[in-house]
Amino acid sequence: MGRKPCCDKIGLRRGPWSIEEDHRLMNFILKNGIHCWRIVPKLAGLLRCGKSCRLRWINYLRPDLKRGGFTDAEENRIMELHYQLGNRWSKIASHFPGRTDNEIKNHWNTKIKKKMKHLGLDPDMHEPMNNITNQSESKQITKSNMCSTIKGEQTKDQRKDDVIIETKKTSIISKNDEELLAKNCKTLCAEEVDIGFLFKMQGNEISVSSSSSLYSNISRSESSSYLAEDSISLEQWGLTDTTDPFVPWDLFTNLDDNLFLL
DNA sequence: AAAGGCCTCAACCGCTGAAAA
DNA sequence: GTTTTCAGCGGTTGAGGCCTT
Repeated sequence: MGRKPCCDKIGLRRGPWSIEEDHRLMNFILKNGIHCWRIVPKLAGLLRCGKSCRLRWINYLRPDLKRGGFTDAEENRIMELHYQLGNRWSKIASHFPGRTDNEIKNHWNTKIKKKMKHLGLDPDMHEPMNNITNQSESKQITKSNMCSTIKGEQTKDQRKDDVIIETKKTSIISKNDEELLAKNCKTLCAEEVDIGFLFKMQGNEISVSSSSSLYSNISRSESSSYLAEDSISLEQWGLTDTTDPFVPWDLFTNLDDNLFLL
């Protein structure tokens, strides 16, 4: 009854992948495509479980992976999508061709979250943290600082500086006035594009889609999985404008081909 | 130059819904 | 309808590199 077990973990390798393992997996998928991850490691001659192979392919070996840091536009888009979708990293990643959910999740946890916290915003709720007013005695946010920070233009001095939240209506957020802070945030967002998604909008001053036009050039194919019928060719594995594999492919071609025979 | 702390990110873990038997 | 296994997802970990003192 039921299916056969994926793999027994006894005798399987764990930890970082070697170049040889990468090449074995690549060779196999390029030749055969992916039909069932369970049998991939066996047929490819790998001492890994199918799950591990899948992860390695998706997060590292896929030919269309876009390497390198995130652009400001990408960061803004991530924040916008996180506001809309929450921690649904795969859904968010589906809006970024060549980016993986793992990559976006890591970037969120290591960079964007900190940025937002520094600005006194709750990264989970996308709204000012409750205790921001307590911090406001020593930390105040200027509108210009806030926007430039979101866009990654923050200077070292700015990070150290006290900040002032300044709006049309009030020059400084008063202590214990969270309602005013929230209101000011809305106004601020309406004036400064791209960060509207940072805050939960209860009114209709600004819609989340207001900043979407910035990213209209970002398109995406429907499926992020790669099957044999996806027409992967060896040419796709070469370096292109958008592909910058971490491991130079020369490294593979210089190795003894016999090593990788299936 | 060395030590300790911090940061990044690849990889693993555990859960869930879907599908096979 | 039930059981079992799968692929996929999000959370977490830890090795290694970087930075600061």
